[in-house]
Formats: sequence, C-alpha cells, structure tokens
Amino acid sequence: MADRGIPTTNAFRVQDELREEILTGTLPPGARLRAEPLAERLRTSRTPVREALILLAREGLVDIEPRRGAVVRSFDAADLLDLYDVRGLIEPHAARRAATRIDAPGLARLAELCALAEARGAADDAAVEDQVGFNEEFHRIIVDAAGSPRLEAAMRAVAGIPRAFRKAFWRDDAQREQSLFCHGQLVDALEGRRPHFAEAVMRMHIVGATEFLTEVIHDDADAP
Amino acid sequence: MADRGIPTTNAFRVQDELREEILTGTLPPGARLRAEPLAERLRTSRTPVREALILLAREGLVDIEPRRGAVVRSFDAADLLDLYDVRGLIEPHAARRAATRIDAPGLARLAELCALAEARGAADDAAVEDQVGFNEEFHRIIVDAAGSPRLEAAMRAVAGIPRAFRKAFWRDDAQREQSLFCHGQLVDALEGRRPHFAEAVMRMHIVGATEFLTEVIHDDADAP
DNA sequence: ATCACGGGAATTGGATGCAATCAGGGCGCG
DNA sequence: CGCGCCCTGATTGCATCCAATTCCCGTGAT
Repeated sequence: MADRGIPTTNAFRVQDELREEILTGTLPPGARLRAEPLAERLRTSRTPVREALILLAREGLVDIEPRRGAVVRSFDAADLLDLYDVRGLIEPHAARRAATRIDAPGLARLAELCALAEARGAADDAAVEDQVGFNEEFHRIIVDAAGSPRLEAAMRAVAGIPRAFRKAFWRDDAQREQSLFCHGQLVDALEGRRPHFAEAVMRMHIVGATEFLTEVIHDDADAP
Repeated sequence: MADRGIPTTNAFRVQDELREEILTGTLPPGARLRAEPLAERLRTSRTPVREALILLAREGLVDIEPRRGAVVRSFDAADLLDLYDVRGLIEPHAARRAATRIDAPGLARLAELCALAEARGAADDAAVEDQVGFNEEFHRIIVDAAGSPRLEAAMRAVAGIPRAFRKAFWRDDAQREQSLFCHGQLVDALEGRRPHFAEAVMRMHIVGATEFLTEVIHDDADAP
C-alpha cells in the first residue's frame, strides 16, 4: 500500500518549515527565534520546536547560545565563498559518481528541470525564484544519485544559505546562459555515462558561479 | 579571563558521552537505546537524552524509527569505503588550505602527536587505541586549520565510525610506517607553507589507507 | 550625564505527566 | 496443529510544569 504522506515526527516537520522560512527570508538573519511563539504558530509545543532549532543550528542556519536563545544566523560574503568552495569540492565528485549510477527517473527529472528552466526565463521576481528552486532540485538530484550516504550528509551539512544570495545568478543574462548550458551538458554527460566529463562540467559550472559571485560581491559591497 | 569549564547544555554532554561509547564499542551496533535507562545512567532526564539521540542520528551513528526507538547503527564494509571515499575528497583539500593558514600552536601539536605516535608503538591493544586517538586528533587539527566552517561541518557530518574498524591500520607494520611517514611529511609541508605538497601527501595517505582497507576487507570478510 | 547595581519579568533547560502507538502473548478459529 | 486477532504492558512523542539564568529597566552614586 502506498505510504500516504510521511509518518514522521513533529520536530522534523517544524524543522522543515523553519528551514524554508529562513531560506526564503521570511525569517531574516538576526531574527530572534523564541520557542513559545514559534510553538504556537506551528501548532505544537516548545519541545519539538526546541529539537528543530537544535537541528537547524547543526545545519548552520541558526545560532544558539545556551540559556540565551536562538537567532537566525547572519551570512556574509565570506560565508558565500566558503559555501561555494565546498560545493566546488563536493559536487564535481558527486557528478562523477552519479554518471555511472543515476537511474532513468532521475535523468528524466533532470531533463525536465532543464526544459522548465529554459521555458521559465527570468522576467520577473517570481520567475527568478522558480529558477532558484529548479536549480536547487537539479543539484540535489545529482548529489543523491552519487549513491554515497556520507556525501549526501556532507552536502546537507553545508547546503543552506538564504536564497536571496543566489538570485543574482539568474538575473544576469550571461550567467543564466552559462548555467542552462552546463545543466544541459551535465544531463548529456550523465545520460552517456561519461563520469570524467560530468565531473569537468560540474567543476566549470561551480567555478564559474564562484567567480561571478566574487565579482558581484566586489561591485555592490553587500546587498543581496 | 579564561573560561573555566564548558558552559554548555546537558544534551550536548549526553551526546558526547554516547558518541564516545558508540565509537569505542561500549555500545555495540544493534544495541537498543531506550531513553529512560540512558537518562538514569547519565544522571538526567529523557528530554536531553532524546535531543542527543536525534543529533547522533544526524551524525549517522544511530538509527531512529519514529515511535519505535533508537538503536546503534550497524556498519559494514560499504560504509567504511564510503567514509574513506569522502575523506579522500575532503582531507586533501583541507590540507591544501591548512598549509597557508595553520598557526604555530597547531603545528606544534601536530609535531608533538607525531613524536608521541613514534614513541608509542603498537605493542599491545592499549597502544593501538592510543594510536587511533593520536591519529584522530592529527587529522582533526588539519581540517580545523583549513579555516572553513563548512568544511569542518561536512567532515563532522561524516567522520564517525566505531574505532575498532581502524585498529587494523596500526597493527600492520607497513601501514603504520606509511602513516607515520606521511604524517611527518605533512607536518613539513604545512610548516613550509607548501599547499600543493600537503594536498598530495594527504591524498597519498588516504588513498593508501583506503586500498589497505579494501585488502583487509577482502581477506577476512568482516571481522573488525 | 554616565555608569554600576538591584529586583522583577521573561525565557530557557530540564523534569514529569499523559495520550498514542507499538510489541508481545494468550485466545479463538479454521 | 497452525494462523490470526484482541488485549495488555511498555515506550515513545508531545505537552506542561518548575527551577535557574538572563534580560531589562529604574534608581542612585559618581
């Protein structure tokens, strides 16, 4: 019988909801996260909220100081570069592994995401947000397809940063073109079981993004 | 003023104690982790124990099935190879970064650990356990010295596996010699600020260990 | 005016109570 | 004799309660 829903615990649901609110910016950096109001808003008690906050602290999305409460972590240019440095390490490796392991549904979804991204464009803000979402799923599929639980765990321990930081990519025409092209090449590489090429494409993709980021950061000092 | 003690919460203390017991094998794979007995043994209540268990699940050391309890995770050869695959990715990168960032106390401690390891040998079981401990600290110092919070996080998300699996290294003379030599070369590389060489040594070190592991696994099917 | 200090409110970490769920065993039925 | 179902005990997950700490603000001294 198909498992309807996910019979998981309340703490994990809260964790997911709070993570989403932090990544979208609904809960901005610096926002205090007091247990009682959150519990009330999310229809539960302080205990699961507390567990969720501890997990999010582990993910690097919130700072907890014992006895003093939790706040949404603040991110700066250094964080962004640090994140991309680690992504530039992990994801090419993941792409290489994925090339010999990814299954048909995964490939199909990647191709679909490419098509969606091509079609969606970046006309308005909503379109840009969709692009960020497509991109996230694309990269996550590849890391998952690498078939290494620990690589997944490493990526999860590192992946989160408010999405606002990423929008710049999709607003820049050259960068968007590069991304779409790389994604297409990646699908080809994975489909053709070419691990070396997949790795190389992914490396180009992320190094390119990193350098673009560096430029942007230097230009407008810090306005995500 | 020097912060005496660690003003941390109880849940983290429990987490550390349980992690240690799992890594040393005091809590063997498959052992059920019921909240109440643990709470009593660790002089606290079920709440912090529960939080600790959730965190350890995130580290991959325990399995939690909602409503059914927690057990110490079982590890197999595939886990070990997966772990070393990711270490082989992360640690050379960390070594390269550390070469331009590590400070004098860090270097001094690394040299000290080398000396201790040389002196300690591997005569009896206690000596082997000490070697495993020295080795753990050596590698952790380098990852920390890389100065990348996310690289540290990635490593922490991945690092745990019962120490029994690692003892084989230090019982094998050739392998122990290789390890000691590489560690010495690493100290030289870091001290001389030679990032490329540090990376190369670390890569050799871990690939060597991985291949040794593969051999051992094939030999005696699965007896850590 | 600034700063140190004290007291009360707010808030967290931890302990405990309670309902829901799961395991296990005895009973009835085929 | 084997199989499945219900009932009971155990255990979790969540809600609530309590103590300890921290925050905040007003007061007074310098």
